[in-house]
Amino acid sequence: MAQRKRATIREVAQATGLSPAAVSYALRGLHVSAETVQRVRRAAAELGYEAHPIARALASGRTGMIGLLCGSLEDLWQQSLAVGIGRALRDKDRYALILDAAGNPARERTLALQLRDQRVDALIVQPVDPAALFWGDLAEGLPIVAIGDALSGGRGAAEVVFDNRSGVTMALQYLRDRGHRHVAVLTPTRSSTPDRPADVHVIAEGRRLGLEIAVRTSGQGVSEAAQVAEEFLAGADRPAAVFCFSDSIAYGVYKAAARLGLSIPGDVAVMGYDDHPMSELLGLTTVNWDIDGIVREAVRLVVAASDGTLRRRRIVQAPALRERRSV
Amino acid sequence: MAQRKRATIREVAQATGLSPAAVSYALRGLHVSAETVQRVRRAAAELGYEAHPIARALASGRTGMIGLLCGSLEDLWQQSLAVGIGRALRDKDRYALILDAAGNPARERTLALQLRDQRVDALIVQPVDPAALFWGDLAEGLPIVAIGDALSGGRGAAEVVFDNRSGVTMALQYLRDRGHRHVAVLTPTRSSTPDRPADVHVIAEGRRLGLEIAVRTSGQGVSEAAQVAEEFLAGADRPAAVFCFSDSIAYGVYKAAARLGLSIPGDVAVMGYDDHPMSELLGLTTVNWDIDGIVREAVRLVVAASDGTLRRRRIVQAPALRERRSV
DNA sequence: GCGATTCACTGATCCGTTTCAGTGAAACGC
DNA sequence: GCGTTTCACTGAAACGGATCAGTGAATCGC
Repeated sequence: MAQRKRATIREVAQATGLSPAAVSYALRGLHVSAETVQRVRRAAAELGYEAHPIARALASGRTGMIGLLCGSLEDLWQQSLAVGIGRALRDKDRYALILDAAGNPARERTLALQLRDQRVDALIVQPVDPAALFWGDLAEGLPIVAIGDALSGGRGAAEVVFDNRSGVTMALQYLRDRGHRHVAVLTPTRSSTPDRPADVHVIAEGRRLGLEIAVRTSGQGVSEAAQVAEEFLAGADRPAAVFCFSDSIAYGVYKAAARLGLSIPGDVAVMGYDDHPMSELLGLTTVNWDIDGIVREAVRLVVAASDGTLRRRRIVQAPALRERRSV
Repeated sequence: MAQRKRATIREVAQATGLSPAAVSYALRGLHVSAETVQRVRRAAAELGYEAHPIARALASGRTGMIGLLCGSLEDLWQQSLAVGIGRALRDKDRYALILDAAGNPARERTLALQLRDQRVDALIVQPVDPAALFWGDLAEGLPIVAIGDALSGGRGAAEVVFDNRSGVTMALQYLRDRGHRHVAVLTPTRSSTPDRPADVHVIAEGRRLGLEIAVRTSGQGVSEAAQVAEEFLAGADRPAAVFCFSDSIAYGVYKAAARLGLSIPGDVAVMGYDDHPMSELLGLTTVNWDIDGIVREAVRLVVAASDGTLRRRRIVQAPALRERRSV
């Protein structure tokens, strides 16, 4: 049944005595009389005709696919985000082509280019390296919606940006209020130099608040973070608090603490960032981003962008502190 | 740059003085001399030529896309599985088109058919309803790899099945050994009647072991499970143990227990199923499936199947009990 | 040294749509 | 009543490759 040759538009044309062009128009309700539309619809249904997406894509230049390039799917919160976006896109009759940059800027670049070559109608990206130069060129020919950070040279991109400034300030302020002065920051940044705006801001903000900040790095996954955390938590200069730049990283710190027999927040306070569903269960105090809102806005923007009905647009997401038991 | 018109095969042909056909062959290393291959490669590189995937797909009938139809991406373990498969497929130069049946058999059917219509080269499915009749028809024309349960009428499908019989027995036996006789089973099954083989087996196995079994249902997500669990955990006939058919469901039970002030395993023992990364952290005793092995086998099978080089094949995955602190 | 094979490559056709430039007829304006 | 629009539809040309049936030359066997 599946392989039995499918009907083509020509057969429908033949059955209705119309030209293929007329059928094509009728099926999309263009330029034709209501009566013809009916006739074509009926014939199509009878023949079990279904437009061939590939042929349609070749002729029209539109595939109905939206590329979703995730920063790192090691990160559980980003997994949730991807799932949400995939579902929302399907509800809008688009397919999401989900790819994982795995925290690697070079891979991000490669995949972004491949996605373009695959002729996706538009791209949603949660950039690993928002400052990379190729974004500008890419955005020239492909509608892009950035999530999290704005893209450099983003004159072509719409954005759902997180107000990380507020998020970071909120978290650090909270730690300070609870009496923690000596705090380690665990970020998923690649290099050990604080090159991302967020990192720079963490340090500046920490200084403003009179905090003693040490920035550490790890991968985006739970176990990588656990390894890094175990190292510096075992040291003599154990920080009073660890501010993790994602909940996944915080889970890694929990793991490390468990292995070292450290209690949270007794021996060390932990602050997360994202608010993954599991964090409530673990009692992780964290900075919440409205994931449903992000999904909704990103999908709305990308659909509009792929339809060409979008003025460049920036949506800002505000954070909220979820006070639980880890600080 | 991105939108600048791309070179076509005909331009490469012109540049090399060959026919388009020869270029097409050369690019794939077919029927041509090594010297010509070099010449074509060079010219292609110079012109920035890159084969148009859509055109290629239309002409060849192959898209390079593998459909991945997940049972429910509410389930965190299935999220991990999907991420793993997506990554492994990309490494093999295939794109994964990931869709979520959301535990809904009707949706599963619809999406499976849509995936076929999208002309994916093959399908990986973790079936919600493995007994559904349409699988047989679908498999007729589309290579399918089933994960978890075998598909009905699966003469066309390869399978990576879980030995749930052993998994369930292992779990129940362990509960029994720990002295729990009165156990509730929380499954993500739709109907409240035990219609899935696994459920039937749970009951049979429970009886054999002298266990008192009550099967309950919930969705596949953490919060749905939490709601159901809170209900029956608050009742007078609170079971001694809850056996959850996925770790996500178990997380829901943790949540419910927390809300009710019940301690685990003091007031109620919890047994999971899957072994999601977070379970180690939570100390959830659970049944482990080798996720990397499953990914590897499924991808191997589906790639072979889409290349047409596969005899029907069944791989069986064996479970392992992870003893932690929840029972 | 001659027929049979193999090899490298060509021309044409096909895949199944969309879309552009018409075309004839009816409706319209005045 | 005549020129102009509008309408419903047609024919043919894309879209950009893959593939099939050759074709001419070189190679082979003996």
